[in-house]
Amino acid sequence: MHGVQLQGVDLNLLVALEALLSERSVTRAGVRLGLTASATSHALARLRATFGDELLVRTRGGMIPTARGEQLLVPLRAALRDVGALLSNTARFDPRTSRREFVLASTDYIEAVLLPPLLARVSAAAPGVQLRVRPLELSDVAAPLESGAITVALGVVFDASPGLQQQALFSEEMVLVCRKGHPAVRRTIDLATYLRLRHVLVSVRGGSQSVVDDQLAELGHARQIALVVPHFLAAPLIVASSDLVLTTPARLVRRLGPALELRTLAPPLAVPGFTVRQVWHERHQDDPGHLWLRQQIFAAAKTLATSKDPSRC
DNA sequence: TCAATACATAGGCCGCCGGT
DNA sequence: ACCGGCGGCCTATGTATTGA
Repeated sequence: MHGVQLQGVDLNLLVALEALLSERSVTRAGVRLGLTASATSHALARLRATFGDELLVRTRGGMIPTARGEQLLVPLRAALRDVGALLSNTARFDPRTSRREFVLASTDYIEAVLLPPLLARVSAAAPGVQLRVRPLELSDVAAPLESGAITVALGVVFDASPGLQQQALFSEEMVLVCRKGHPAVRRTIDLATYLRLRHVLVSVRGGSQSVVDDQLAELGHARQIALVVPHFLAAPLIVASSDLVLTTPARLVRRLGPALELRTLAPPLAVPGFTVRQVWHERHQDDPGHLWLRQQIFAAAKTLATSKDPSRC
């Protein structure tokens, strides 16, 4: 805020100014405001003091705005419309005309799976709306969600934080992939073979353990991890051109498998699946725009859940 | 005729002050 | 230290009047 302190200024004066500039008459502006001409004139006097400008001058043809007054009218109306929307908390969100930007935080796996159906829905219903995806910083997702820097976070595990709301979107299973023609892999794979192979591990947080390794440890086994990468999408590319294998979300493989000449198999151990959730801050629970976006995300995820085509190689 | 001004009134805010 | 009443001050709005 520059120059003017808002405290000490009666913002209702701006309503009077809008009426005065529109009506170009103190009397008619007063009628419109529900005030007497006198009160309106006093209001005009206060406005003149505030703006340091006559705003309206008396001529033979009636009251006409000064250049300053003329120039104030458009931004003034915009400001009053905004304040009105602010107060009427029915501040509507109209997808057809909105040019709003929404920020999602997610992993590249979720981008690859969820963005295609989400973008299709959003583009159709809200052509002016822009989506922006940022990397999911799991360490601190609550603060940007609260501030609005991130509209919605998409992910699997979130640390409990007061004020955060979440909703399950879709479940995912893990599959094993290797390149077609891999010398050690046939149609199915047993645990012994699995343990002999060298693995790619995708670790968003940078650790070197996954649920697969936990599971193996319980059975008294360990696998050899040859490569740890932080992105889901790079891993299948690497697997396609090496003898490394990868245990990864099934939907990702379904999207990339055909193009990459990958073979998909069931893992030889019970690898638990996971559920992708959307998380938001309760502060934005009733924001019509946020609400609309969350509905779009939920609906887009629904289209994933129903397309459960069998994954073959 | 209509805006501007002078004066009057009402009501809110706030600090002072006395009582507990 | 806290509470409540009182009065001064300020602002908004009104009526009456002036004056272009």
